[in-house]
Amino acid sequence: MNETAFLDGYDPHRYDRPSVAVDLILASVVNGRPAALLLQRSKHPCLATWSLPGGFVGIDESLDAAAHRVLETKVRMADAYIEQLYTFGAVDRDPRTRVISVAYFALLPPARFAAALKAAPDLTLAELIVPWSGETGGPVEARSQDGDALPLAFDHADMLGLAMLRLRGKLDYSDVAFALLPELFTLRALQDVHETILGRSLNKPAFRRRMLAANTLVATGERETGASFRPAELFRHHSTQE
Amino acid sequence: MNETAFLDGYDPHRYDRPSVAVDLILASVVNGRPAALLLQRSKHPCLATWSLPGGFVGIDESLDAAAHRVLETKVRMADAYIEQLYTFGAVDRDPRTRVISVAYFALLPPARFAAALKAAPDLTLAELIVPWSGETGGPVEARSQDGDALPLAFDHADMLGLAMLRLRGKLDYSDVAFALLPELFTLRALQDVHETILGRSLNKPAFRRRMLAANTLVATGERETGASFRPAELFRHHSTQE
DNA sequence: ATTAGTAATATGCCAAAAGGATATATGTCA
DNA sequence: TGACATATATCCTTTTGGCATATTACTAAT
Repeated sequence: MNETAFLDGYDPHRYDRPSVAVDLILASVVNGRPAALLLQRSKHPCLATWSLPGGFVGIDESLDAAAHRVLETKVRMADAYIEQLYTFGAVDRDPRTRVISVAYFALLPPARFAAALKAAPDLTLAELIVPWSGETGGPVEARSQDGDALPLAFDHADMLGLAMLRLRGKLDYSDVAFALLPELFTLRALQDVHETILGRSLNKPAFRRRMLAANTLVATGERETGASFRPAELFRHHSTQE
Repeated sequence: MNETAFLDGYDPHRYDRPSVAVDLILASVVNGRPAALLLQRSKHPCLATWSLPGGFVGIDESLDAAAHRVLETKVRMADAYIEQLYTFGAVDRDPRTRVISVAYFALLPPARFAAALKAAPDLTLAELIVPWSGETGGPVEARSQDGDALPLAFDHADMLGLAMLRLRGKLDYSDVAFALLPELFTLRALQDVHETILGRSLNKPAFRRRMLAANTLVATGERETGASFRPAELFRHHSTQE
């Protein structure tokens, strides 16, 4: 029996199959820093480290459906901008058993982020420290609001790092920035989101021009309130789906 | 028992687990058209339709390793530029049983493409027809060299379409174009690859300027042979990994 | 040999886009 | 009413890309 015949006759049911899970990167921009929601593990392995909310994929459940189920049950959130990121399949990424994990990321405006923290009290708000610049990529570090390091479980530092890299790459040709903002926002807030994701500051007039030229912002005529100086105009986003 | 406790107590071994496979998109540019290598299925389901080379992921094998194994055993090729594309997990994508497939794509220069066709005679060269423009995305169609339609198995038309979309997106900030060219190539050949992937023609002087300005091409001083007119200079690519 | 033909290569010009500095406008608050 | 802070507008410079055209280098035929 040659190799081809062997592979053609391969019956997956006769062999062990890996478990398949989804992990959710719940990302936002809080106080001018990238942030994510984490859970502290209460069991071995990686006891007491922080991990992404996740769950196993049911046999009659699509990957996307599994990601949405985790969003609903573990984060108690109806829906969000959600997108598949990458599939992590190293043999030893989970010391217990073979688990292949499909990472998804969801982008949330700060208000929904805060609501999730209230609805699911076991969630922790983590600031993400991105120790690389540009399109280098690599793992990121997580810190609590108090500045304490939050060690990450499994390969979740890589997952978060890849999510940050993907966000950077998609920033200027997709709607990801708007998914991180409330319905109404100022141009300054939009620029803050861009600067946070890119990890560098941007020229203000050039940024304004670029955004307004894209024809995806609609001015509301309303202005922000509570500012102790000239309030900025509030804009709304509409995707130009032609 | 509440939902959280249920999920925490979830033991994947007590439940059916999906099979996990990898499928390989072997892409190249042949005669100014995007092309891929396909296998005609000899069994149900999707009997006699064309499919991507693939295989199941072993329990002690990483996803990347499985992709390379398929490349070696089914395409008889030692190595290539290979990259994970996307994971397809619709419940009914395979009518037999639940199979989650991680799609990879490999980029090959035409010469290695031809060598693969010789080494693995069950492979078929298919031209890809991309029926959408820009970054729209969607499935693509496959045709034989004679122009006959090659119906694609499972969701492989979507996989190929996503690969084409990914190639378009990565074209101007990565080395994908060079992975589709031989060691030595002319600027015209490089431009042809770009035009094929983008599906539109490009301005020649502007393209030259852009490529030479990127500082990733090294002129060899040698010239192409066999042309019945002024032969173009041959270049080599070196990635600027700083 | 000479010349036509073809495509590579080089150059110059123009318009559009982007960066950056500065000026002006408009709100809050003392 | 005026100081102040930030939004918004304008100007200028640099860069980038499209496009046209000229020049070069090779083949092939007369």
